[in-house]
Amino acid sequence: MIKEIDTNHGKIKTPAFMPDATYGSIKSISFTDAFNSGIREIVTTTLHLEQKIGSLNIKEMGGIHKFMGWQRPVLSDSGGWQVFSLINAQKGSKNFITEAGCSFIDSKTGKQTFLSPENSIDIQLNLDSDILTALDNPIGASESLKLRKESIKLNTIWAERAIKRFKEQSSTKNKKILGGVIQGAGDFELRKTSALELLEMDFDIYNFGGIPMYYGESWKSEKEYRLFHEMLVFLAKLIPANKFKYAMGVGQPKDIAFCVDTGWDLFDTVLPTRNARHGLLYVSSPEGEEEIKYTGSGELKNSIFTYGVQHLKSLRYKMDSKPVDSNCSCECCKTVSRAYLRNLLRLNEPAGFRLATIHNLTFYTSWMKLLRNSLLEVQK
RNA sequence: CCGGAGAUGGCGGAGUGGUCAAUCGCACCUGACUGUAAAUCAGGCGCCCUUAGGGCUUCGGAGGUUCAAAUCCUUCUCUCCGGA
Repeated sequence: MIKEIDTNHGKIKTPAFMPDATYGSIKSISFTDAFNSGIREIVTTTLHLEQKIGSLNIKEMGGIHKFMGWQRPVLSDSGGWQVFSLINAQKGSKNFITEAGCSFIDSKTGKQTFLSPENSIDIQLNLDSDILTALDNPIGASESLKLRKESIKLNTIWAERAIKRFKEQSSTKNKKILGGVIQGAGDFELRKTSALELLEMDFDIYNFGGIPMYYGESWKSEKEYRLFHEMLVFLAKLIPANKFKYAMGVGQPKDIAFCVDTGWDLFDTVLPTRNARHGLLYVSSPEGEEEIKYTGSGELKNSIFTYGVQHLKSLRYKMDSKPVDSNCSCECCKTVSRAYLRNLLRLNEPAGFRLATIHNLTFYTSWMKLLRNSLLEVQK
C-alpha cells in the first residue's frame, strides 16, 4: 500500500528504498549524486558514527543533516546488526554481549564503544536522525534453541528499555519515529513471540531483522530462500496496518518486489552500492545477461517485473560501446560506454565507482517508482 | 679481451638432485556480494582427458652424468657489472 511517513525532514513516500550511508557517507558518491539518482532518504549507522566521529561531536556540529549536507530524512540503525556480525559471528574476539548491552572494539584503533539500549537511543538523538531504531539482538538459525530463546528474550528486554528511554527523551515539538526490530531467525514461533512482545510496546515501525537469516552460505539454498519469503509473509500479517513495516537489509530487486507485494514499506541494502563498486550493474531486462523476473501474487497480482544484470568487468564488455542501459538516463548512461566504465572499474578508479553507484541507485529508485506506480494502479 | 654474476611459465621473482607442472606477487579469466570491519572475497590460470584422478611437453640452446635434473658437468648463445 502507498503510504507516507512524516518526518522532521520531509515525507517519505513508501514503499521506499534507502541506501546505506554507514559511516555518514554513501560510499563513493556525494549526496548531490544520490539526490540526482532519485534518492530521497538514507540510512546511517549508530555504532560506526559513534566509533569514528562521536555523536556528541556531530551534535555540536549541528546534527547529522547539517554535518553530512543532507536535508532529507535520515534513518539511523541501532548498531544491533553489529551485535550479530561483529560479536556473534566472531567468537573469541574481545567483543561481548551482556544484558546491559554490548561492547565493540574497533580493530584498527582499539577504541572500545559500549552500546546499551539506552545510550543507543541517546546517540541517535544526538545525531538528530529522523527515524531511530531500538538496539536489537539478532541470532543465527544455527544456534541452539535454548540460545535462540534467550536471545529473543534479551531482544525484547532491550526493546522495552529503548522505547522507555525514547519516550523520556523525546520532546513533543521534535517529532521522532522509532522502530523496533523483530528477531527469531528462521523459527516461526520465535518470530511470533518476538513480534507480539514488541507489538505491545507500540513502536511506530516494525522492522524485520533478517538478512541473512543464516550463517554461511546455506540460507541461499532454495529451501531456505523460500523460508525467508514465507517468514516475510508471516510477519507482515502479524503487524497491524497502521504500522510501517521495514524489511532491513532487503535486498535484491526481486526480493524488494516480493516484499512490496506482501505489504512491506521500507528497505535498505548495500547491494546496489557495493555491487556497483564490484562491477555488478542492474539494468532493464533486455540489456542484461539474463532476465530476472518477479511475478506478483499478493497486492501486485498479475503484474510482472523484470530486470537484468551485467558483470561489467567481464571480457564480454571490453569493446562494448553501448551505454550500460540505453533505457536509463543517469549520468553514467548518458556519458560513458560499458567499455569505458569497465576500464575504470578494473583500474579501481574512483570515477568508475561513482558512475556505477549512481547507475545502480538510479536503477533502484526507478524500480521503487515502478512498484509504487503498480500499487497505485491496483488501488484505483 | 680478462674477471665476475646471471638466463625460470604474460611480467616480476622463489626454487640449487627426488615430495616440482614448479612457492609468492602482479596481470589475466570466472564467480560471489543482502540492517557495509567489503576499491572486498573465493576459485581458475602449460597442454589434453567432463570431475576424482590421469596422461603429455616445460625452467636460454645443444649434449652429458644419474635410477632420478629447473637444480650437477661440458659447450654454445645472450644479458648485466667491474677492469683493460
